[in-house]
Amino acid sequence: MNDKLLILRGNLKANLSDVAKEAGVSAITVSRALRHPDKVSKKTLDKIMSVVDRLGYIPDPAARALAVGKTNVIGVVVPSVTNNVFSDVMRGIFETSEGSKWQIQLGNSRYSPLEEERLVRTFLSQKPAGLILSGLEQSEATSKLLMNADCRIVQIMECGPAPYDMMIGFSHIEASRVATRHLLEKGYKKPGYIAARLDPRSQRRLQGFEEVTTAAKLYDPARIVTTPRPSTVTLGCELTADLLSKAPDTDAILCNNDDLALGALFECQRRGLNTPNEIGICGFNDLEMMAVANPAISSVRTHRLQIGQQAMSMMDAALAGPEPDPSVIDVGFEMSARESTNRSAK
Amino acid sequence: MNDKLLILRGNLKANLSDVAKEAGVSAITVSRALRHPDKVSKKTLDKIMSVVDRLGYIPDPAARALAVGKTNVIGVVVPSVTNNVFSDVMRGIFETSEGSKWQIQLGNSRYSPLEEERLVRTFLSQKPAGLILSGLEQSEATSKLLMNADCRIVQIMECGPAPYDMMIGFSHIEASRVATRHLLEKGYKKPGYIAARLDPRSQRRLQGFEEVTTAAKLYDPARIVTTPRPSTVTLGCELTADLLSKAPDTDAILCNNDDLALGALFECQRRGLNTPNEIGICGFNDLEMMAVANPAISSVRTHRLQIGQQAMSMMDAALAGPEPDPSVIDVGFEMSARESTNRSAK
DNA sequence: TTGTAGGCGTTATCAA
DNA sequence: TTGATAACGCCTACAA
Repeated sequence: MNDKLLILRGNLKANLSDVAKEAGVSAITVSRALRHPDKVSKKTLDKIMSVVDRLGYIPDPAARALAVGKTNVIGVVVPSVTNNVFSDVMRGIFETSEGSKWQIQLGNSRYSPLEEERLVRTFLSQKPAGLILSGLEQSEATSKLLMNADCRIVQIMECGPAPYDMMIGFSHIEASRVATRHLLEKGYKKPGYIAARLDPRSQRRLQGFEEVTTAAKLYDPARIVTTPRPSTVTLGCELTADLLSKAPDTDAILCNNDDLALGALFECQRRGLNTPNEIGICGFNDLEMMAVANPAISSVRTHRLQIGQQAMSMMDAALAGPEPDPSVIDVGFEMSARESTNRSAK
Repeated sequence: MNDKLLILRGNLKANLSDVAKEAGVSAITVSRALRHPDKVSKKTLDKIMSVVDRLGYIPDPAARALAVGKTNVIGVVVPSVTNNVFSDVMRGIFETSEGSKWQIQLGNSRYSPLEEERLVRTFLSQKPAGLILSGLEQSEATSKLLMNADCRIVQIMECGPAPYDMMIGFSHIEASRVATRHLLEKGYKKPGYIAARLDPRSQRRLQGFEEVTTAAKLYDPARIVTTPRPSTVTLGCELTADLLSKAPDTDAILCNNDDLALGALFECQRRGLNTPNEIGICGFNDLEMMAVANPAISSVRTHRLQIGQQAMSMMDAALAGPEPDPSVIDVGFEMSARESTNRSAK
């Protein structure tokens, strides 16, 4: 077994003491050379580095984790990997983590609080450096886990009270209030609402719509159509069809997201309803395609990429110190008013 | 330090020997009880389980990894986390892995072979149980790593010769041949092609188009517009505009993917060009929205979800034994012919 | 069916 | 600046 060094190239991987032996130093010195190069004399450092290189030594993360009681893993739990909203957030996270020492591990809770709990439990067992999760509300068990968790936490997508640790997002209810007011300002008198898969954030958006229409005395429950099914463009068509059959005089549709909005537009076109004059359409999130549809579709622009990027930056700062200064960030949103709600004067 | 058990609830986490002491057995027995319950007497098993439960014991994956030299991690490298194609594949992988012992770890190579190499290296250092990656070609260094890798490998998205291990996908060149022939059969004489971000699979699709048009003596390089930029609906509009300015008599557009196809449709509509009569449009992948556009857009249906699901099933089978039987699977594709290429007789 | 001994590769601590 | 020693928590091999 002592001919290990001879066989190294090919099969066995070198470990710390292999490197140490070859370099004529002790294992711990190699360890230091790798982690704190400044605490090792230039000469031994050079020697060690050349051996590391020659043997192709790569540290074993499991051994390190065992010794330190911590990993470089940052666990990310998203409710969906297909939803455009989260893919943008994920992209921001991945982009920003690249080049850093952090290793992103992704979990898909599929909008299930129980699955989220399972994932958090699994992640925590790995002694992660941090955890990024979506939204304000978790199951009670998950909450308890998180409050006692020995790692940094960033909640994303929403802003609200009592963060576990850090937080970045925006107010969904406020965003939908603004969109609803936009419809009213444009002169629509009978606005409807369609929504799929009512997660907590969707529900708050619906609530914003209800508030504003109620205040304007334009609230009509017959013009609200929702379904637990996951959102698609096709579903946007169907929900629009439902809405128009229940309330044919609807003159505008606020859609819970852009897929639905595109579907709504297609469905209205098929029925020969002119958008924006006969029926206004507004989406949510402002995916890039909204701007190039015919007519261009109004939407509420949300800063998904930025949320991912900054969530990761905050995490990195929190872990590397100094503490990120605002530890709760509201990135806001903007109303992107376009043709689809730009009704001619009536 | 021996009052550990007293403090357990709250701060410290129990480890194997804590459980062992409490249960009045040895650590290894607890370990066995957890992994091979049938190799432990019913009585001790019960006792152990109740203690495990009471102390909230959770095994430390790092310690296990160190002892066994393997983890439950399955590394997945995708070229993009935002591209719809890969989100569907990822969804299939996550769905299928759920409930299994495998832990998915996702890496985003952003279509960069170098980044892919870095990711593979990192994954391998974690001694994963398996690796799932996209496509046939890797950098030479990556190839070497993979060939010597001590884990199972599934290549996804494409089918081709010389898999490292397992493989599931389809023939991109054949798929685009079929789509191109479809256009010709529908009577289009001046087909063009637009493509964004030419990864190897996109290139093979372009190649299929070139082959078939050349054979039909309808090949015209002026009608091929490509860009390295990432694909979006907006870009579909732009590329279409480019194509139509370079070759205004183009009567059909084969698009490298569905985003571009939707953009192409929007652009044509904006120019008052009738689809399918003045200009045919065909996409690739058949995202659900293709079927509900106006007109419905023809596309080539690819089985992305299935690829993800089966990739994971094969991996699971390979790891749990027995070996998955065909270890290379061609899931094929289907031409979804719709209105957008259904030209009236001319 | 259960237990003992030893090791996995790294790092913290303390000493030189 | 460097090193010896002892963990970290679990598992394999062998023994009882």
